Amino acid sequence: MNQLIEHIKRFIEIDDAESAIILSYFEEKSYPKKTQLLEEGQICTTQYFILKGCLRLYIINDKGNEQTLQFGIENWWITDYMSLQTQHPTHFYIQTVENSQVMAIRKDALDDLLGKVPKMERYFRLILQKSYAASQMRIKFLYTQSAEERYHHFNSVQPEFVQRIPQYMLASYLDFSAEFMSKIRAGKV
Amino acid sequence: MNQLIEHIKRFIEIDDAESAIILSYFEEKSYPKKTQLLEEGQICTTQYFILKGCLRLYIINDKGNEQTLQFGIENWWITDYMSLQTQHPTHFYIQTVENSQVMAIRKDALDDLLGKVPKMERYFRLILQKSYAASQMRIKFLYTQSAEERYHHFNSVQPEFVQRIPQYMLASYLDFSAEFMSKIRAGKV
DNA sequence: CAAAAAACTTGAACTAGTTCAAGAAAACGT
DNA sequence: ACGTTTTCTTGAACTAGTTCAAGTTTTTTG
Repeated sequence: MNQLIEHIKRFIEIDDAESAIILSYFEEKSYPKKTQLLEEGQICTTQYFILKGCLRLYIINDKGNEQTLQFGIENWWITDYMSLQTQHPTHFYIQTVENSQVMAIRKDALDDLLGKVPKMERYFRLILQKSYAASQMRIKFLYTQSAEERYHHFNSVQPEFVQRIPQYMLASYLDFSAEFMSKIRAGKV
Repeated sequence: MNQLIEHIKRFIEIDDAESAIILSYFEEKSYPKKTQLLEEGQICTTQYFILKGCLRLYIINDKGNEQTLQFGIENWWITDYMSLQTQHPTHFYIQTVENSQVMAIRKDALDDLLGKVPKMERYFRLILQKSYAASQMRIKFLYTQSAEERYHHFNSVQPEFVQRIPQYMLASYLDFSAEFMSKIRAGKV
């Protein structure tokens, strides 16, 4: 069975007919590593469900450095919800970190789908509630832990993921410099 | 008309019968300033829609200082979504910053309501999408702006709100010390 | 309105994390 | 397998923001 349908069934009940309708609104796509799916200044039109691989959402700061704000892996959704919602130009970049496979759905297709299969409102509500809850916790950690604590905490919660991505990307996600990451890892802090 | 119903009507269409059903699941409450609605270690059971006043969600850090993670004012929802979802003990405190009036709905009541009026799934999806979008932007600002920039930015976007709350609470929300806030305001930075 | 409590200010000493620059090690494409 | 690119490391100098302690101002309350 399709991996997205499996994921949806973890949250709501759908039958085969509904599954087929749902899938008809999505496009399955594969992208090589480092493919840009969204760039600053564009209008975000698409939401991605990750089947395989890893994507990230990042910005380029004043000094020209990339700062990763979010990672997405298997069975996570990723998009710039602000630009998607307002249809204003985005401040973000979305890029594949590994060769990746996604199910993509465009904003207008999603609107149609929600009209056809209103149950999906519930699925997305639950997804967003989970994401927002995670985001509240993320802010908690950013506010209370030191750089070193954030690193050790992340490492203990997501050890396999740490192996998958360049350290400098993780450093920027945890909001410290790549050099400082090196020093933490070497125990020189 | 009830302020919550008005707010819901900004997102979905509901008739008078539905409005009445919806309201029957809520309890309208008034709390004086500094009332604790949630404390660390408790299980979060309730979601609040703010009619009047101001609430905040905060933590107490290792040094025993309060750090505000979120403010809520008129027409915003506030709760600890993680504890609400998992029914595990919360890490957070929720407190009224001003004398406040809220519409409170308990987790089980919300589940019933969503069964009775499935349209409300859409309302909450849209609310959560807005909240999550705001949270993505919040993290962007935290990652790219200096303390001083965060203060000036917040001040330019929410000037009236800055007048309503103690500066030390705003300082902790913007993730710097009350003393540093003083220095920014005095232009001594 | 007086007293107490809450909020704000100031300066000096400090520190967690940054920046820069250069070199070393891995990973990758052909 | 070799050269190129990407990623990681190291140390020295620096800085944005913290901490502490004490004093001042503002707000609240009986």
